[in-house]
Amino acid sequence: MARPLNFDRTRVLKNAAMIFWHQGYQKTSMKDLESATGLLPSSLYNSFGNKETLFLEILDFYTDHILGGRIEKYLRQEDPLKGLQQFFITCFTDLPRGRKGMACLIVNSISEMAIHNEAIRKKLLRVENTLTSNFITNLDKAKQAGTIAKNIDSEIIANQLLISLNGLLVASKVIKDNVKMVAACEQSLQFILGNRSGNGNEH
Amino acid sequence: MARPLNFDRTRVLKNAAMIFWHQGYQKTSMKDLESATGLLPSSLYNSFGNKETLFLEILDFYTDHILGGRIEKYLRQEDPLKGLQQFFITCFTDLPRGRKGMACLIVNSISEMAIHNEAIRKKLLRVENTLTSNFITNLDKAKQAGTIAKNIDSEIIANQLLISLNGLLVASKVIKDNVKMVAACEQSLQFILGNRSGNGNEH
DNA sequence: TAAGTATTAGAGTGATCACTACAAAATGAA
DNA sequence: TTCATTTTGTAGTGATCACTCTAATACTTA
Repeated sequence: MARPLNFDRTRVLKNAAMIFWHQGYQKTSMKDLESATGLLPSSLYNSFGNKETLFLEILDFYTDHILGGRIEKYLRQEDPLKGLQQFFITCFTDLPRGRKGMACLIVNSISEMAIHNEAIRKKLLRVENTLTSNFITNLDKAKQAGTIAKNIDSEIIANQLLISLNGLLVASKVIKDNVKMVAACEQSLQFILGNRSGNGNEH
Repeated sequence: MARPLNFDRTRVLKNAAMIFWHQGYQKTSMKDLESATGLLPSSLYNSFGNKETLFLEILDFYTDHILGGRIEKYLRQEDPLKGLQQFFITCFTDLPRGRKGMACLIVNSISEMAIHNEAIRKKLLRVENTLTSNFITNLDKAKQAGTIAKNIDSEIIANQLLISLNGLLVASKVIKDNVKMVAACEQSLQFILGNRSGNGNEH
């Protein structure tokens, strides 16, 4: 064929994702992305189109690898309620390089971009719905395990979990204190799940 | 003295606030603000300093007049629980010019600016704390009126109300449907307040 | 009316924006 | 080795960015 690419596409997406995650779409310049990825402009445009298509690809990358990885690691473990708790808490404690206040690329991008770009809005809506589905799965598992009351409406509780998680992620940007955010997480989870458990199990 | 200003400062702040509210800080150019306010650059800079100081003043204006007005109008009415419900719902139905997905300038600005500008972060944190205080006041009033159980912890409920409101405002940017958002509001309020009321009053 | 003062008008500042043109370089296939 | 194909390196595009300079203008006070 011809000359092959001189870089690892996944590593470039990961590095670029961190910049968009930290700075947002508008504040991030192509120069910032060149520095973060080590690519020259010609390579960036040749391989990723333009700033918008690069961002769209990064949203997919973040969804599949970073968020998806956390869903696998924390949400889908043996104890479904413990999984929910760990998923929530690690949103604030597992930030890259220990940076506080970066919250979540999905929530950040909803806030900044959803009303200005329909393709981005639809993509982000799908991610939020996927997250709700995962919460429902965990709640139903907890019902079967008997760690949560069987008569609760999983969909309603899952909705409240997602809304609260989004709200907590917003709050983390003004609070910027991991200890306080973990406590806020635990208070929300206790409020939503705690007093509805089937065996009085309080975490 | 000397030549007086040729414009109404409040009207300029209001018009500029709408632009920042709709577009965010980074996406808004000084040209956008000139068009929206009808002022020339020299007047804008002479009266408001620069883009950042104008934005800081607009955050105060929004807090005092727009958000503050809604607190007075909806939150501080006879029935404190009805006030909470109306305050929540009108966040999505009372948007200027019927635009959907604009959410709230405070939440938008937290998401975009809090980790990049410490003065903005502190200002926004204060606004959020003020809102929580107002929620606590309403909950305590509801206790006295007997419309909510006296043994609840007003601070915890108020925290959950604020977190959920922030989360709902984020959600409104991908959902962009007033009917769905009002239903989501009612579900959250029912979840947080409904089954803790003292007389079984369901709204 | 004249002096003093602040605002407004309009053109223009260098810097940065996303993006591109084009040739050199690097590869696989023939 | 040659050819065909693609990426990379470099310089640079016009547009827009936040912001400013200066003179003309409009007002108050004396």
